[in-house]
Amino acid sequence: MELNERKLRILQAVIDEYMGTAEPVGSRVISKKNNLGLSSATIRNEMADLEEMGFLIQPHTSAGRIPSDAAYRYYVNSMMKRYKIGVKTIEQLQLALEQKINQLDSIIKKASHITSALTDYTTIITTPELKSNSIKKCELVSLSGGCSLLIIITQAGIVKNKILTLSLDDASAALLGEIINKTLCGLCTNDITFDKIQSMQNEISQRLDLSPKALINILDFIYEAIEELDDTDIYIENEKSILKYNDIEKAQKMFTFLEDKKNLKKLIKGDPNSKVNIKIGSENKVEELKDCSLVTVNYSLNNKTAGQLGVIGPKRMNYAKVVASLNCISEHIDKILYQMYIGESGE
Amino acid sequence: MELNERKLRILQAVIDEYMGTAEPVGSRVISKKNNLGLSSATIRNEMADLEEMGFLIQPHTSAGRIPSDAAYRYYVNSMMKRYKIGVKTIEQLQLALEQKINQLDSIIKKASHITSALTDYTTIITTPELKSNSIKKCELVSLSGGCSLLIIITQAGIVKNKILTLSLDDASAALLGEIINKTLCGLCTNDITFDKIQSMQNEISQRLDLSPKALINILDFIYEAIEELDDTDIYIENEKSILKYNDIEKAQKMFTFLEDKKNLKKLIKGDPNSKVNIKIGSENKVEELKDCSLVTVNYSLNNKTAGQLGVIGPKRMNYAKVVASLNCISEHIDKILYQMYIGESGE
DNA sequence: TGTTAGCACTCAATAAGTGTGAGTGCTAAA
DNA sequence: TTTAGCACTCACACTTATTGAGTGCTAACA
Repeated sequence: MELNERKLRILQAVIDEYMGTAEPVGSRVISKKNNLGLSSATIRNEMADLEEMGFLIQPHTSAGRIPSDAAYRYYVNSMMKRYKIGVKTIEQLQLALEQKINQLDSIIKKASHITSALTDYTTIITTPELKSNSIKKCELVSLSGGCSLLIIITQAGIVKNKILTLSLDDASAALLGEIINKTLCGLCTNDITFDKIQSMQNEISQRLDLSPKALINILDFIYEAIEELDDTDIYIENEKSILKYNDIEKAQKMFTFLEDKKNLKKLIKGDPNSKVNIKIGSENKVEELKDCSLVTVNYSLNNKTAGQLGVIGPKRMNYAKVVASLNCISEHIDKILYQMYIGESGE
Repeated sequence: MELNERKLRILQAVIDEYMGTAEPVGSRVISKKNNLGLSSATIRNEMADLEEMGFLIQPHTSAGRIPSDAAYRYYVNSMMKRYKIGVKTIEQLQLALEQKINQLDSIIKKASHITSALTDYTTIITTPELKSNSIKKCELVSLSGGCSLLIIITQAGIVKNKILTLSLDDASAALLGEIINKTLCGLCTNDITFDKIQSMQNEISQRLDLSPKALINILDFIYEAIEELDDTDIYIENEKSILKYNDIEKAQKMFTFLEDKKNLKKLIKGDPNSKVNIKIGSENKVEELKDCSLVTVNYSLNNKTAGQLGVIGPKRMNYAKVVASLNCISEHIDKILYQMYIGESGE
């Protein structure tokens, strides 16, 4: 059987109605609200067909029908109209994002906040995975309490600081810092191998009086810090919106699910080749998301995927609006990241 | 009427039972479970008295009774027995906390995590308010994209980095950094007035070619950074536990309430003179907490209150256990903070 | 005089029965 | 092909017992 024009319009009407009301939709409502010029009986026949084809589901005999996962998929693929975000909204979010233009995690948090405000669904965002953080400066400072502080600054202004339990006087700390800086400054994090770190060994042992064990510790520590520099964070906002479309038990399971950040990071990474990824209901392999939809976008730096921004909501969410919002915000992130990392080189 | 020995034991029994079951407690249960050697009728009489005295509440005529806020208050003040935390648990948390001994916010997050695991209630914790952060080093680094990065390091290893939208070449950045460092190094944050910052003005304008406006901006910016160094953060963990003792609507209100971090910071600051603070039900002035209890402890550095750790749970929570857990964890925090900030000066 | 067995009473919670109405599928006529 | 009409279904809301945990009161008892 074919999805002819009429069936399509009816399917569209059912989806629209269900998105608004979250109640099963009957043939009478479709016949009245949409001037298709058809009686409820005709629509009833068509809806029976649509059910047979797997696009509609009847919760029970005397109820209306709700869209199936397949219907949403069809809708998203072929029927969805472009949603236009209001000029005012765009201006507002532009303003909000550009206020904090210089602090990476502030931008990411802000972006998440805006997304959650715009969609009113749970928002997930990762900090960018910058595989090539260029190191601007390294420094070692001696602290009270027998500790030293290693600071690594990247070209783009990301600061990694990590405390080493090693007692050094100010002079030794400065000296060691100088050696580290000399060795690593200007390099990209993904070019720094452990061999590179180890190449400092000789110079350090010549110029500083350290036990072999302490030396190894220091080298390991530096390597760790460099690796951690590439770590991404993940932020979740507006978890409470889950309560709007789930009962307590399901909500609890969702909350528990959202605690596993590692898993979430994996999950939110959709297909890196398509900007937007939509997973509807059982398309999510994870049990906890079986009756949710996950919409994510990749934001990028220099045309390479850098991180993800996404939204978890009910299957009956307004996909058009969510996709438009995510696109809009990710584009802004792209712009800001470009400014931060590539800079206005032209000027 | 007096709260004689027998009434006391009955009240205790009701509270105990209710803490376990969360169901109104009847006279029969008390008479059977606790071998007071009294019939249910006698207990009934006593319970009627206790209700009259305001310690028990009857939800409806044919129901058992539940403890009132006053009962919990009486219990907490006079009846609560010391809860002993298992040696194993203590060992475990000691281990967990000391793993991350050197990164301030890691410790605070870890402490929050442990508290939530131990009590299974929503945990709130603030980072310490260190009114006297001694500045170890200041630095200014030029970045790509027309920005500069100000880094301030304290004696204890707290790093504050803040990006300034001012384009400087490496040399100027280093020079400006040097001036800032010379002026502020060794000072305590609360000794730094704006006058102090302004005292750099002359030297900066002499040695660097900056517009007057840019100069003012820089000074403001530095002052801001210093002020922010004293800012405290607040972390919330295990919000989902709210769903265990609240219906969806109340839970939603609670979630919204917990979003206002500023308000929360104020709220969690109990009496600084007593280590533990317990607010039961309507003792909380805030509407949203009217049927919760908030238990907080002050943790301290050098015998001065530095921050708070607290738990929000149902009024029927196990106060003894919560207080013991909070005490235990805060003592560990105290120890670690001491090591970090005062150091093993004796050695 | 305090304690307790006994009994009538209360009332939330549960179960069982009963409409109601929104919705259906099918049929037959337009 | 469409649609009016009709019998049918079934969740939901409503009403009406039924149950049982708990009470307060009274009178008898130690």
